Amino acid sequence: MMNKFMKIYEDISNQIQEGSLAAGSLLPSENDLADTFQTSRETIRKALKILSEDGYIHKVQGKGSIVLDVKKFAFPISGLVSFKELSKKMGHRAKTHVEMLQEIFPDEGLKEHLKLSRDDTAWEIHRVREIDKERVIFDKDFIVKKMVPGLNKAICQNSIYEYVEEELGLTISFAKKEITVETPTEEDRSYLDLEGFHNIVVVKNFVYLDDTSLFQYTESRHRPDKFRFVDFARRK
Amino acid sequence: MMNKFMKIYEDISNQIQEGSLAAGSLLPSENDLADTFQTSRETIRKALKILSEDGYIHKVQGKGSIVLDVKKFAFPISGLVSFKELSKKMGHRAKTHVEMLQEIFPDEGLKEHLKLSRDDTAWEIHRVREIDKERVIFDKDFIVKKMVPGLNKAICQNSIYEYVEEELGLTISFAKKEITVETPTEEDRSYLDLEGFHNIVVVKNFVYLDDTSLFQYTESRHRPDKFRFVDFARRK
DNA sequence: AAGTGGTCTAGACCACGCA
DNA sequence: GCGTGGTCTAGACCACTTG
Repeated sequence: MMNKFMKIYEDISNQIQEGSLAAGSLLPSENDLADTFQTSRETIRKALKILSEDGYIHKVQGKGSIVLDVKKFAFPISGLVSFKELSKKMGHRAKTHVEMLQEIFPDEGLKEHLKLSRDDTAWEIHRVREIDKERVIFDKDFIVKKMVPGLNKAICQNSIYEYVEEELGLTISFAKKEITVETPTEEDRSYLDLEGFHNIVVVKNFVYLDDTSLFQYTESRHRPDKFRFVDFARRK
Repeated sequence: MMNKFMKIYEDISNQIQEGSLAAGSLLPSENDLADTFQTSRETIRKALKILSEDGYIHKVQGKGSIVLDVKKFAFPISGLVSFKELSKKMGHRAKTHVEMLQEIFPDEGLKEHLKLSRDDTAWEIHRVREIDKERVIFDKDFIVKKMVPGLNKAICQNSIYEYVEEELGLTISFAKKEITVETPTEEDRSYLDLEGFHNIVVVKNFVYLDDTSLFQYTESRHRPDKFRFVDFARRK
């Protein structure tokens, strides 16, 4: 069963996506909504808060909640989305190749990143993402081994996130992400179709579990022409 | 006067930044905080919500709120931050040159972007940002003229945002941002120190006012080595 | 079982936009 | 002045973690 405010959120966001709530128009007032959904105003406000954060509406004091235009969709690297969720949307145009899966003794830099203690080992995973028959993304993952001892190729082929959350019962909760542009390494050139490209977009990801321990460090290396990042930002 | 929950937010975030609330430790419970701040629990929860969104804490049901490590700071292109706010942090290492300010009759593409009606004109502004004596960012702005009739070079030199909000009383409320990597144009090469660079990072920005009208379209074109984008993402 | 955060309520008052 | 959203309250019950 879903929360009440989540159901209200789903209901309204669906209406906006269908167009039965037109962009530019005003939502019913919070008091009206509280009546029609048979709930209190604070619960309505919780739903509207999320709608606003997700770019569905914009609230103006004294006026009301304006429905925004949500036609534009995009490559949603924003938030925490795994490649598997992404490739679902792309249908059969996307493929994953697991090129490497090995246990390593991490060097100092990586120990620093993963906050490893002496003797801890890590998994190093190389995966290449193919879109429309072109190898355009190279994902390089480092995971603390003791947290995921039973990792294997089939899991990497599918979704590490899924395995960790559903099989191991760990909760991935937040991540710090950093986007930079770098010069391709020999490794990049060997894995990707980089023909004439002189740069590569690097998305570094620090993934944390619910107990705030660092779980994974990932570099997702994208061919620049296939990279796109979209964000919705609010003032203050 | 500030809101109660904002004061609580400030108070706690300051304590975290100072280190008097250590990373890894637990915050007092919401009931305790409600007592010490002489307020209701919901108000405390509002403050904690923002602390969590801003990456200061992480909440776990049944356990408490864990203080996160916030030492790592970064080039905050995330959110809506103007170059002026940014350059404050950089001290005298940053400079702005206004290279162009003219009224134009927009072509079809731009009319589309700015949703201009027939006969509307726009401002086209070119600004080059210099950091440590190197010209590394080229900002190309298009603004609906009728919204900002009195624009001049001094304003562009300072901060267009500031002028629009403080002098004109308009409220900039949200933006859609898109990051891609492109091949430099002749224009880019003439404005920036691009020596051997083959790519340029383009941040396209659609800035909206409080009444949801599109106010400005901006392309911020960065030399790839000087570009960095940092984000804090939460699952779901 | 006790304590934590998560949800929900019904009501109050305030700040703002608009006619 | 009325209706809007913004803040705040005091209390209730639920879901979860930990001893």
